[in-house]
Amino acid sequence: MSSEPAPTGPRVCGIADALTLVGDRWALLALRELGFGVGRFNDIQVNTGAPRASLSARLRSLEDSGLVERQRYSEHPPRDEYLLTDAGRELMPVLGELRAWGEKHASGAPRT
Amino acid sequence: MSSEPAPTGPRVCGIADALTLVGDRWALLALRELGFGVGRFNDIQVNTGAPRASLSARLRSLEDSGLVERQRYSEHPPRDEYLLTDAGRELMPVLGELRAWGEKHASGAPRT
DNA sequence: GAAGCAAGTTCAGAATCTGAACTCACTAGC
DNA sequence: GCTAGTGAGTTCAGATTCTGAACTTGCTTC
Repeated sequence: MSSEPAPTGPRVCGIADALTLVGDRWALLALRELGFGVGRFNDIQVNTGAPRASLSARLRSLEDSGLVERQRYSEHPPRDEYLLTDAGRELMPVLGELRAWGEKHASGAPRT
Repeated sequence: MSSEPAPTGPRVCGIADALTLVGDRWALLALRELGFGVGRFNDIQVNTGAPRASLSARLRSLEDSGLVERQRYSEHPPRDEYLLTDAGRELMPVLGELRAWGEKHASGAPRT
């Protein structure tokens, strides 16, 4: 340990960057739904259990980060749905592993 | 979707369970440090940048969840360090993928 | 024109997080 | 013995963030 360059602040690596974008329960659950092909706000909201305001904010920041994009599926009552971008889709394997881990080690965890 | 049993509440799967245990920036960054072999409180605190109180609470809940265990490394000034359990170690591949994803898609993300 | 639906937004109160300072148990130096 | 220093936390007040409930907008159906 004595040969290391003595970091002056928190060490920052890909994990910290990733968490800045998606290190949030509602963000990850929303991405899960999008991965399932569920793209409409109300469906995501019901399936995840996220409060509407939190979900709205989360989706917006995912959109800003380029993980999600909004696509209009109805012109007349102006309705958008959300889709994964490539970057978002590439997160799916991570979610897959997280789910496998959760099913093995965290199933039945006390919930909120 | 019409043949499914119409869930009455939020759909809960391994991901939600996993997030209940580790869906938190400081928890995951602490686990990263433990994976690196850094087990002492102050080192984890400096490397992650987590506030001491948050880190303390996070480590405690990781211990409660069985992902981390505390081991005494000095009797006299009573000092503990933290180690990953098997369940915690099995999360490392997920963190590895998350890091790869973060380096590819989130590096340079606006921080704090 | 009254009612309903989807997708949000607003708001006030509740819950959580944060930094700074303090405690505790010792070891080292004078 | 007394003072300073280290590691591992804890405490606390203030700032930030989250939450649920209600409201809004644009349009369709009865």
